[in-house]
Amino acid sequence: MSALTAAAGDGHQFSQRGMKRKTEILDAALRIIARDGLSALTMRALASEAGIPLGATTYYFPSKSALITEAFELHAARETDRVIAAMRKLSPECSAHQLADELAKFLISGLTDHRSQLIAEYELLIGATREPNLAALSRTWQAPMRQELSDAAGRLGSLKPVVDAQVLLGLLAGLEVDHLSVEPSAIDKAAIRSILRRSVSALFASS
Amino acid sequence: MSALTAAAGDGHQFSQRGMKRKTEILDAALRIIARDGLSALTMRALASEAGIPLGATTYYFPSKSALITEAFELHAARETDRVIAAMRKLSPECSAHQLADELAKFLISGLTDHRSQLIAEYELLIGATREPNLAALSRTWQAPMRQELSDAAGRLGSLKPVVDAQVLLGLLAGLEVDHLSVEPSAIDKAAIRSILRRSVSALFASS
DNA sequence: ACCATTCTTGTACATCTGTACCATTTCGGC
DNA sequence: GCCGAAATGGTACAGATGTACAAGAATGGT
Repeated sequence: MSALTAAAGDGHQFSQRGMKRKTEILDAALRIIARDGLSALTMRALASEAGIPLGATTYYFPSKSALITEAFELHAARETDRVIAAMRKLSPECSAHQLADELAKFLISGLTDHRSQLIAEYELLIGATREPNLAALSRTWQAPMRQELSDAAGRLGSLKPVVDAQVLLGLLAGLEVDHLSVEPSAIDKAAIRSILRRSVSALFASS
Repeated sequence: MSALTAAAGDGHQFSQRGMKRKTEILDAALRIIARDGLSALTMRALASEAGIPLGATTYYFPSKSALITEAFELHAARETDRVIAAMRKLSPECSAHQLADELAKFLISGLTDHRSQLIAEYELLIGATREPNLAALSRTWQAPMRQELSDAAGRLGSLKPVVDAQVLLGLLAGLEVDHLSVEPSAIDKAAIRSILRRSVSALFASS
């Protein structure tokens, strides 16, 4: 047992090697979720994907619920980095028009190139609705992006950068959701660009 | 068999009484989904909720997949009516400010009073991502609302009513999604109103 | 070399799930 | 009242799933 090492008291303590293996398993889990959906993530499918016996999964994760939580945490951390990097790239000094097009590019890229991953994210978000520990995580999910967008809005001369960032983030999420069930080839990219340009210019023209 | 009655050829043909029973079962299914989520919808839970034996479920629905599809169709039809009614109510002659507040009211109502139902809708939407027959349905889901919003925007003097309606619908969906994992009591209603007012006024001021 | 700890692996179990099957009952037109 | 069709109810089954468990192998510090 070796007391008072893990606060949550929910399992073993792993050494370097163990942690590496654990991360490999989490990667395999994320791969399955991204490829075939959350419902395809069974312990056996996970063991097969990770190339380990079934027993190993129960050694590293006390329950499937814990596995999903940890996988979500890992994914959230990575995704946050990706998003921030994307926002930073366009930040320096761009026009409202450029901002709109960059947002459109980011959105379209997600809808086409990372489609199944995007779907999986929303699957997890919905799942978070019924698991409190996930809910807390998903609530802080967009905070960094919100900050970055708010900064960008401020540089563009927005008088209400925080609200404008919320508007744009909300709009992005909504457009994503609206296009989730549209096959990639049928996505009207011009319409998306048009919508974002219209929104961005409307917001920043009225400040 | 009695040929050429059902085009899809996927089951029996039901008479009035049968159709009524079928609808009752579908209602029970929707109740389960709304209360405990899509994953809680098992044939046994359905039979129990509807107060029928297990065998009856397989008599009325050739497969669980068909059940979900029909349940989704039923829900979509009802929801469309509800949405249109809500939009019509505010339509006659209202200011941009009023439109924004009505949209906020609609949104907040969904997030608080019909929360689990809203979550279930997004669960089905995600599910539709991986079932083609559902995808087609969910694609036409918002068409009526889009039309209503577009009309309202036109009356308000928008020069691009179609695009503006898309923007507002996208924003609504995004705000919904962003708040799915927020417990109802923690929802910042003032912020939502503020965001919608800002968006509506920005859109219609720049036309 | 020894040993406690960490890790691995195979198997077993109780439960749940979708669906098939079939005998029985009820219904609606004649 | 009669009969074919519609509807009902109970049960069985094959497969999948999360988890428990125990015996063995590897590891690293002393």
